Amino acid sequence: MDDPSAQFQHEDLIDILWRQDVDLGVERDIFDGCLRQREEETTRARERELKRKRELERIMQRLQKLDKETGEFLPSPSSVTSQAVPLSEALHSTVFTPRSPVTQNPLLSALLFSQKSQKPPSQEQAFSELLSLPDLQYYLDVLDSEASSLPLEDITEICHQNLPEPLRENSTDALLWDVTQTLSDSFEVAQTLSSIPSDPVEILETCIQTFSDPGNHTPSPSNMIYSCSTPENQAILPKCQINSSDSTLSEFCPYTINISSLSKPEQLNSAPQTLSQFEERHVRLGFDDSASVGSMDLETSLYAPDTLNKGQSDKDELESIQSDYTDLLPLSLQSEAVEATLCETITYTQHQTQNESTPEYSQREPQANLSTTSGAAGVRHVYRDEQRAQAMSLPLSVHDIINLPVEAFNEAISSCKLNHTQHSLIRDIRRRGKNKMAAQSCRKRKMDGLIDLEEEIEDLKREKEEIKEENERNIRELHETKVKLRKLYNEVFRQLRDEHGNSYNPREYKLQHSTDGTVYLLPRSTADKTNMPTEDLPIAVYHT
DNA sequence: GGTCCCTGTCATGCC
DNA sequence: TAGGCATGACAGGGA
Repeated sequence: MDDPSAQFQHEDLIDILWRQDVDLGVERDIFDGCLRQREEETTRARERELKRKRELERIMQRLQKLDKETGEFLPSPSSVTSQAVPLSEALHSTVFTPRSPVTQNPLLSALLFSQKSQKPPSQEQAFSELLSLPDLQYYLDVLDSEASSLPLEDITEICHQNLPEPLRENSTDALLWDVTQTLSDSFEVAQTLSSIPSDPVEILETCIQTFSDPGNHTPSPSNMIYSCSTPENQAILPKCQINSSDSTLSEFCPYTINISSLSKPEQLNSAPQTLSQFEERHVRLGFDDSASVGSMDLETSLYAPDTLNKGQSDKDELESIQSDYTDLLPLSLQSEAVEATLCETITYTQHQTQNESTPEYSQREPQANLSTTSGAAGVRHVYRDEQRAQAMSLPLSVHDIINLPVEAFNEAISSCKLNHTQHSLIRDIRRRGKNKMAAQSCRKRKMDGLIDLEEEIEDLKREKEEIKEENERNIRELHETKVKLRKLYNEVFRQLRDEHGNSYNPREYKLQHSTDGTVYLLPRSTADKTNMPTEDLPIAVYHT
């Protein structure tokens, strides 16, 4: 590190890692804030560690079991089992308990328990996947067991500080942080809502201020969702509007809130009633029906039952594709993949205008399935590779994968431990990207060559026309010259006289000039025989 | 439904 | 030898 170049490389690596986080949608200030907050919570957690150690050990035994052969943390049987449980059962078994803070929180309850028909299917499926994560299972367990007797800060702290180190230190903590903050924000919203007056407009404004406070850098449920989307996906935020009679509210609130669901604030304070009534009057945050029911790409489809129901074969293929990727990932990467998928589920629905055929996504049959389309489809292709990169948690953006120099690229991928699938994918993306650019330049050269050949053909045609015109002009000039010569010949012959003053007969004599300009009068018979003037025959009659 | 055009991808050879 | 480039061929999708 004393070497300046080494320090520079170290900083470069840090920047590369930052760019990776930015690619995953995590802003630097948020990340720094998370780190600071985690450090503070770590300090506080150590103070309480002895107090809670016994209870947490019990929870940890429920959650994780260390595989002594591989060194990996494996989900507990209960967690594994819960992954296969349907959404309703999973919710009831993990969250939906009488004293659960989730059910005691009307807004969170509405988010998690609204009816299928009133919630975007992809959203529900995404929550199903999210809730089935071991990390979240653990969190919900903690909530279930402790939240009723502990303040919110302690709940968050427990979830952050008492997870196993590999999970906490891994990239999984980004997801855990999201989930924790999501639930924490829901508590805060619930606390806010519990104290609001009966005026529905004030209720709505309170919600808006809670969720859209620009000065609040703490990730909220919605802004955490959008923060992990790409910048271009964040551009869709303004499209989300409030389903309210007051359309002006949509100008400053990016979240979709059905104001009718807030028409009776007392419902928010009575959990049993609130749950059922929120099922009828759904509260939706960050989702737009029109977008949600629109077409979806692969990851979107993975969490959209209506899409999956199109055909069992499609569903099976999607599941197999998903397992192809995620099954090969470590737990943390799986969590990130699901996180990225969840974000894309939410954001990409607005980006897609067509229901992309999912078989294209298969990598098992690249020749048949990796083909893409023209025009906007080219953009979709890049977008699909971006999806792949995000789904596989690749450390580089597609642009960097394709355009980085070989040394930088190799250094980047070697600095990050990639599994075989990730390595193959990143190589494929780079190869395809390079070849795509090569094909584009090749076709451009070919087109340029054709254009050059066409221009050359036109030039040759023009040159041919010019030569043809010149030839015709020369022929005309030659003819005119011959006419003039004939006239001159006749004129000269007419003026010639012999020694007796008689004119020469043109049938017996003719004029012939030599190269030196001398003109000879020759008898036709002699001139025809010799074709050359001689000293005897010629009669010099005229000098030019 | 056939055809043309565009584009991505693969295979192959060359550097 | 690996990687990139160039290019023909093929296939899919849109017009």
